[in-house]
Amino acid sequence: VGSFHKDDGIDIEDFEDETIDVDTVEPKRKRQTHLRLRYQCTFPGCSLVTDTCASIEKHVRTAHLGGSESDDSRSDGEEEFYYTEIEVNVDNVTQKFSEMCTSSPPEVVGPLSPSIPVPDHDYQKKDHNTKFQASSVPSSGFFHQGITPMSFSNPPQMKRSMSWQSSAHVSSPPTHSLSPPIRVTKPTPQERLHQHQAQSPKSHLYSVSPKTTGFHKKPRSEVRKCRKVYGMENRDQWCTQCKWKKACSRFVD
DNA sequence: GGTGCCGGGAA
DNA sequence: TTCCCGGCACC
Repeated sequence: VGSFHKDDGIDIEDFEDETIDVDTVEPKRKRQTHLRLRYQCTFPGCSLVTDTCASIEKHVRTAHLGGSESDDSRSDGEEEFYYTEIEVNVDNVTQKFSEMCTSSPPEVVGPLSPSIPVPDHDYQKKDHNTKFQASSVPSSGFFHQGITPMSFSNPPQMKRSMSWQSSAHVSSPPTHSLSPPIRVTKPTPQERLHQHQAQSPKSHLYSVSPKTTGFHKKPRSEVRKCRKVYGMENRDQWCTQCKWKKACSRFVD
C-alpha cells in the first residue's frame, strides 16, 4: 500500500507544483510590477522561452500536442500544462496582456462532480495509512487550480491525476479480487434508493411486507465492504463509515 | 450467524 | 461534528 501511495504521491506533488505556481506567482506579479514574466516550455527536451503566453501556447500546441494553430477543439487549456511562468527581474510593466492570459487559466472550474473519487472523508482526516491522501487529496484546492471535467480528459498530467484518482481507491484494499471501487458521478444505489423513497409518496410502504410486494428495502450489494475485505481484526483499516456502521464509503457499487 | 447500515444517542 | 452502537433487513 505504501509504495502505491508513494508513487502516486509523487505524481500529485509534481502536478500540484506545476499548477500552484500559477497561483503563487500571481500575487507577486501584482505587487512587483517590475517583474517581467516569461513563459518557458516544460515539455521534456524543450525549454523554449517566449514573452507571451499566447506564443508559448501556440508553440506547445503545435510542437508538442500535435495540433494545428487553429485546432481549438482539443486545446482546452491543456497547453498550460506544458509551460511554466518564470519571472525575470526587468523594469517593464507592460505585461497586461500576459497577465490577462495567465492569471486566468481556463477557469472553467466546475466542481468536478462530487463523486469523482470523493475521497473518503476519513482519508482526509486521520487514517494513518493514508496520510498521503490527507495531505494531498486535491479536495477543493485541487479544483481551484483550473482543473475541469473537460480538461480532465486530455492532458497527460490530467491523466496522471486521473490515474491517481482511481488508484487512490484501489490502493487500500489488500485483496486483488476486487474491481476498483471507482466512484463516478452517480449516487450509490442506497442514495438512489433514498432519493427514490424520499420522492415517492409511497415511500413508507416499503416497510409493509416487502416480501409480498416484491420491493426489497435494501437489496444487498454484492460488493464486499471493508468489514469483509479487511476483517474484524483489521478494523482500523476500514473506512470511517464502516467503522461507524454506516454505509461504506470506500467500496461503493 | 454474518453482514451492511439506518437511526439515534453520547461526547 | 465526530464517534459509536442497538437493532433490523438481508443473505
